[in-house]
Amino acid sequence: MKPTIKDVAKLANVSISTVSRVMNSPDSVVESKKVRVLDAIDKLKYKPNALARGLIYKKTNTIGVIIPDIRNPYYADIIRGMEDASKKLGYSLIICNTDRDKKRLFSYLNNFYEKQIDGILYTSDPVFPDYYHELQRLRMPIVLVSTHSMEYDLPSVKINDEQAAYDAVKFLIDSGHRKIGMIAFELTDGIAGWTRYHGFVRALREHDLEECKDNVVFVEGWTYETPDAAASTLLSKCPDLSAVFTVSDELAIGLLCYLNEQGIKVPEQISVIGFDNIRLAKLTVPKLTTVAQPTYEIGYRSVEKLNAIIEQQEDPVLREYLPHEVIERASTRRLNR
Amino acid sequence: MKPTIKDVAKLANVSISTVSRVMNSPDSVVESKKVRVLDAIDKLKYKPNALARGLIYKKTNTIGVIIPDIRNPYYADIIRGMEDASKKLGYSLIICNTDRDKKRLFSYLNNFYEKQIDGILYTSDPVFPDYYHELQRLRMPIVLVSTHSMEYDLPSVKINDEQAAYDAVKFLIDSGHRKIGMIAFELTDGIAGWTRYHGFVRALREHDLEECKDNVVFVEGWTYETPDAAASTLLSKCPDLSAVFTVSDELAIGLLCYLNEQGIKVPEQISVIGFDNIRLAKLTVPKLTTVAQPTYEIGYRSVEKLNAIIEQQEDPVLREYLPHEVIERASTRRLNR
DNA sequence: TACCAATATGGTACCGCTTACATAAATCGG
DNA sequence: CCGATTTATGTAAGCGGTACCATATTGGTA
Repeated sequence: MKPTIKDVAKLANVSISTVSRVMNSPDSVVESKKVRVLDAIDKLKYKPNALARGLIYKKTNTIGVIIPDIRNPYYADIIRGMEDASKKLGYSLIICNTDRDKKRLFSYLNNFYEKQIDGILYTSDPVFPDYYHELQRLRMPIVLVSTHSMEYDLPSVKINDEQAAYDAVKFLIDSGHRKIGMIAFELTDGIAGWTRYHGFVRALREHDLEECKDNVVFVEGWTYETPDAAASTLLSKCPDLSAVFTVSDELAIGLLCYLNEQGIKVPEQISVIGFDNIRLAKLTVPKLTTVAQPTYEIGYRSVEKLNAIIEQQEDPVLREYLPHEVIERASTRRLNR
Repeated sequence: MKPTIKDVAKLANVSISTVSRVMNSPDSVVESKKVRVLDAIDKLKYKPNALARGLIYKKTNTIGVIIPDIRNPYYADIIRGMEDASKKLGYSLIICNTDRDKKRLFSYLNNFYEKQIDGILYTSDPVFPDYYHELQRLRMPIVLVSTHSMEYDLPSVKINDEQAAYDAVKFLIDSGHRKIGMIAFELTDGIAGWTRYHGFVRALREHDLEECKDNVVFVEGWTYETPDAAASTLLSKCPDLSAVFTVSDELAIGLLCYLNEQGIKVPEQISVIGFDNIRLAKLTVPKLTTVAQPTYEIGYRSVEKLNAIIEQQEDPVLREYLPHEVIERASTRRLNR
């Protein structure tokens, strides 16, 4: 049986409140007793029971993280950032993978509530009305990570997806490309779908390339198993593309794979730019040009933000946007000069 | 404030014990009251406090997971397997990333202890003596995942790494390769280093190819940033290799990248076989031949095993080995016939 | 209708800890 | 050296539940 505060008190021959004081306000207990208590704690290897403490303080120092698909390497650095910030602020993370299944999500939220978690980090997915109402019902502090909500006043941290997509496409245009295609997420995806497509179109329009705006194939959700299919559809629809903007690195890698099988050279015949800058992007053949999200920072910042809310420090900015960056590698070619 | 059992009791006009009974042994309470209680629960959206329950039951239905490097895609499916099994058995997972830092590890173990976690899943890393003693001290059920210990009697689930490496190399040999190299983890890594190198050597010896056994470059830990360096060292040391066995898919992808830069064709000039079968292995250029670990099953099984230990169901097999499989894709060539 | 067994319900101690309150010990000036 | 004030320690209530035990209620039988 694990030693309790009683065992320590008995061994040190003091009352349990004295033991408690030694741990929480050591200055208020006289030196001689403090030593005895500390000795006993050490001898018994006593550690306070976080359940009992949590019951009193109404704080568990635990944060629940909702992730739609943990297999997506995009989350790796987000989680690391969250981890590091949590460690700094004294939280642990409960990470839950929903597979984008509403039942699973709700069951996890329920579990969070019962476990008296201090706050929720909700990543990537849009906040649908029923999700929102459930969240409201639970009244738990929440921060949206790599997603946000325009309908509801929920705090969030992410990049500016529209601008990032714009910058990616503008990079291609500035490199001299005029026949540009896109592999996009469905428009119903308000976070990474509609916004990135919108950025694509805006860049085209501003450079009088509006005829390209239908060179798009939409993939459903984050379907991963068939990126070749998307690539093949796009290429047969628009055979004369000189560059493709792909809305995730994983899709870009699928495209690279498909082009290679078709004997189409990258970047000589077609340039490819991805999105996310996952760890493997620098090891593809050829190395992938992409727009980098500050994933680690997004994770880190989201925990800080959640903490501020938990501690009731009024946070000035509701929706935060972190800077992105185009990383040029070898999968894109500059046609001019 | 969250509603408590008292609020429910008051609203339903019964005692708290009756409410408790409705939740735990509903048959023992008369229909009319049960309905009233259920109504009150519903009206107040009451959910029992898991902290209070945990205090009594001495069970939190929470499992702590220790992962050395969450960025490694190898863990993605392990975690999914763990998740699914946890869901089935009613646990939640607290996932912690140690970055292979002893201080972090110990701090997490400590946190697990305080949070009264039911058991630990310890992945990948060897169990050093001081780790073992710490684990002993904490007396928490533990299962080693993708690692095991010959010194200590700790339950584990993993593949047979020696045999898997043997099979990978034998696959190359059976394909007609005679000049085989290896990119290995250091021998001090008793799990994925020494064993896989041993499997490599055994395959060579059994096929009279012992002269190849020095065609090896060892990479330190899971260093990821410089797989090109390892590739370059190996190739300059042994320029006439026809096949390379690489001890992880990420290293294989790095090798692919390096060979491409050098203008060396895969698999025409050099065949490459990886290890792990991560999700991206089927999207490399060319698609990667590799030995597949049943990662999802390893994760799933490890939770089942841990649960058996927690529930004191004596588990017959201490060290479990799950089957692996060579997956032939396009990065290897058959020289014979 | 009275009596007893079976069943339903309420009261309460307790899980491990914190904290307000009461009490005992220590400190101090006059 | 004593009474007042400060400081240290113990006692007990309570956080939100469960479970044991003791009543209260019910129902069947004589």
